[in-house]
Amino acid sequence: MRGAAAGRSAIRELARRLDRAFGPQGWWPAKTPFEVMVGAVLTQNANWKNVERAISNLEAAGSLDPEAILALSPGRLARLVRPAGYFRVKSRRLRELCRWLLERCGGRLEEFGRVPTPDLREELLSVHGVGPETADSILLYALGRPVFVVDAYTRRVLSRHGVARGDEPYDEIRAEFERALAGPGCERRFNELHAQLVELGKRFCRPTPSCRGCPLETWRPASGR
DNA sequence: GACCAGGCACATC
DNA sequence: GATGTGCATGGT
Repeated sequence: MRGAAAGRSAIRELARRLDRAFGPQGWWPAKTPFEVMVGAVLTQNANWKNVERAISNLEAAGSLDPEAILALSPGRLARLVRPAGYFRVKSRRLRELCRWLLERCGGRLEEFGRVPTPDLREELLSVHGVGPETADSILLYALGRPVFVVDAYTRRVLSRHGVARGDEPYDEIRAEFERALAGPGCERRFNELHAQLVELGKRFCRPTPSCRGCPLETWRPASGR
């Protein structure tokens, strides 16, 4: 990151502008916290539309809970999640996550209530197939913990607007956002800002940029020096 | 037909 | 610690 104080004030300004431009996004689109967890695995490097198809398949099969997923044969589970891509890998990751959930809390997420967020994060990261972004999506969107989710869009936006290089370590970027937006009810801000960054990324801040009409079209945060 | 999408694990240097 | 590669579908 660039100068820390300048970085944090740039992040706050970014949040203000995106909130003004896009408003509340209503993430995560799921009926239950467990469905959020499933979506977090299935969306790894995948288009969300394809993830929705896979989740619909699971729902239609009556398999949108941990026991039911583990009761499916590996081949059957792989066929159900096929539209989300990497289906062999992802079906295995889903099973790992379900196995952990059942062992850890019998599938009752409320039992995580007392576990400190950093400890829960470490536990999630120890599950095969759960990396930083998946763990943080689960913590924020399924469990309501104050954790900022860094994704490829976040890095691209930071890089395009000179807030950071964009290739900094995951936890460095996450910590900077969390410090910038810390405070009571900050999980709400983390939730909206991440969703708004994705919206910005999909519509404007694409690999080949289409900046016409972008709410950040002329935004160049001050260097702070 | 190439490129892209709400990553992660693993091998190698 | 950095960099490269396999994993795979469906939309643009």
